[in-house]
Amino acid sequence: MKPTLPQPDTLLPLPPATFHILLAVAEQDRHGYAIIQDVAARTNGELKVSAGTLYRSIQRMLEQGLIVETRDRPAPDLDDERRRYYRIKPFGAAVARAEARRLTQLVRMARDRGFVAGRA
Amino acid sequence: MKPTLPQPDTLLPLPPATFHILLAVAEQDRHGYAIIQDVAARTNGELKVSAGTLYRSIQRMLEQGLIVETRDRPAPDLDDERRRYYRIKPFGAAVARAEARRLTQLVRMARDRGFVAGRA
DNA sequence: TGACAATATATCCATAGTGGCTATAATCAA
DNA sequence: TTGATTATAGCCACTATGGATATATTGTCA
Repeated sequence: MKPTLPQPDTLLPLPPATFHILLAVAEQDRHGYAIIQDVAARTNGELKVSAGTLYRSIQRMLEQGLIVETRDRPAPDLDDERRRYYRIKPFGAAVARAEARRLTQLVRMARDRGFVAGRA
Repeated sequence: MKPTLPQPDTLLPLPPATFHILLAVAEQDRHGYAIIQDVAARTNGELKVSAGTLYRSIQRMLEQGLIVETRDRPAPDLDDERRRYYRIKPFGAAVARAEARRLTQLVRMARDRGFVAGRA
């Protein structure tokens, strides 16, 4: 028997690193090191997820059922045996949607108080 | 000499409680207990800032120059001697704008990956 | 009046998430 | 073959947080 998945909301608010990892693997399967680089690139170098945080977060996310390690590998000439590739699971996507909703509401509150430049 | 204020960006990302406290005191001067209630009301009871977190956060925010304690009190018949009222400072507003910008970018990333319902 | 809930601030302890450092090892470029 | 980069992983210290506790005042209501 698979363990029953909890309601996505019970995991909120997500640790920031976890949300960024979900965004990274949502785009495509990625290995750990590539996730670090993706987050840094997406945030223009403002957020650098440290190796310690990354691998502990991945451990937790595997246990929570947000992601899985895949056996799919890129073509051998592009591969690196050391890598471990991760893929987002439907539950992980559901949790990401829930967190995105929470963040959207937060931005709305900030906008209501005049803290967001641009459209009202 | 007033201490030189740091660049708002160096305080990012803000601890979640700190951002919520800034939103609460941005609307109007508020005392600690009222801040707890405001956050709970705004989030429909989803986020309850604990007393421990609140008063420690306020201490830190005073030291960082984000807020000040005001001597302005409500009319005596509406007042309660025990209360300590806080007001957002211009620097606090600048930090709130910086954090709001960061959160907005985060929501945009989530939207790009299809995690946000509603407008594309 | 007396009892009890709600208000209000504050401190203490345990836990979770994080960064930075270190370890280990394979891969790649000079 | 030397050294930088890639890649995963564990360790230690720090910060933010929740929950419990302490203390005291204010409000309600029987």
